Amino acid sequence: MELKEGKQKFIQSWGTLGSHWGINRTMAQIHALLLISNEALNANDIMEELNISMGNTNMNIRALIDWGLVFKELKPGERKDFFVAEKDMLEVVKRIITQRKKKELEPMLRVLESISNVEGTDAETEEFKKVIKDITLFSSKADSALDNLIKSDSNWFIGTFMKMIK
Amino acid sequence: MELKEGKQKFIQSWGTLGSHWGINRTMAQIHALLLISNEALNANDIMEELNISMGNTNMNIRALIDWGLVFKELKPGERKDFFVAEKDMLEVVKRIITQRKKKELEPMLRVLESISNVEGTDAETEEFKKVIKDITLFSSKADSALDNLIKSDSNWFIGTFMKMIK
DNA sequence: TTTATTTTTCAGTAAATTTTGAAAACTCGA
DNA sequence: TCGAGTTTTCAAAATTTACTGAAAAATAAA
Repeated sequence: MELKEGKQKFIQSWGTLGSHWGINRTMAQIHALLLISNEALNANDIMEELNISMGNTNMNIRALIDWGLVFKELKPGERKDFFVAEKDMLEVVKRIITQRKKKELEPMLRVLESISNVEGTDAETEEFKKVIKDITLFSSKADSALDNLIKSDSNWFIGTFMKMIK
Repeated sequence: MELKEGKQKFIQSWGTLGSHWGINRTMAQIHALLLISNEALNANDIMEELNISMGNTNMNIRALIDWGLVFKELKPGERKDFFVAEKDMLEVVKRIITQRKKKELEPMLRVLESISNVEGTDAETEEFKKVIKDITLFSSKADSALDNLIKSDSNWFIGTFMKMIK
């Protein structure tokens, strides 16, 4: 297979995958393009390579920087900003978990807390309380496990990971 | 807080959470409604409770059944189908992982495989091959770990989980 | 300063996804 | 077999989400 065709396929797939992980398609495609590039690219390069507008390019690069998946690289003597991707997959996963934990799990835990004290002792209320308690317990555990994962270094993770897969 | 208000908040939040996990909002709301119900509900109950159309209700119930998150329950002497939710959170998570693995991870692995043999020995091609190899390794490990997780029983999972969170 | 270049913003448009509603297809008791 | 009740389908409409393009703001060399 030609490099060009391979790159296109990868960018396309990474875009699709990303769109299921809270990263929109263009954002993931920009990340893919930077991942497989052996040098930093500027906004213009990205725009032309992916056939998207400057506005779209800019907004998604900034989102990627927010997520910690892309870094700005200033080249001496160059006016434009250049960008490189986080290439360590474990780090990529950790960044995504951090964002999603903050945007999804934590708000859910707050809601669960707020609704845990409904009034009543009838069967319907009891069932409700039971479900909320179960979910809260499960979510809290998940929250702690993810905290540890995020803080862990690669070795700890790989170790635990390897044990999990036996 | 009143039970009714608590239920509404929960359904709303579960809907939002679900929409980030490949489950659309309505689908997640139906699951939420069934989760906190102490008895099986029929399509009409769900439709009225969530203020959605019969078509929408039907399509999403069927999607939930496909995902293994809801089960049909036939009541003797009743003409209508009744539905109950999977209430074991670990099982819920496992079902979601199963679906997402099939729909996301496995296609990605196939693409990675297909593009792993690009031609060329220049720096750009080498970088591309390196990134693809890294991602393939990581994805394969994730795939195995998830397989084990899906097959595992609650005890195994909780055990490993507890070790992870120390 | 001034001016050329680059980045950011955002209202309007376009694309993708979800929902409706009505008709068709089932199902089962009589 | 009929027909009332129930479920399914799917084209069109509504809603949500993403993208563009052009103007404004920021940046830095002259």
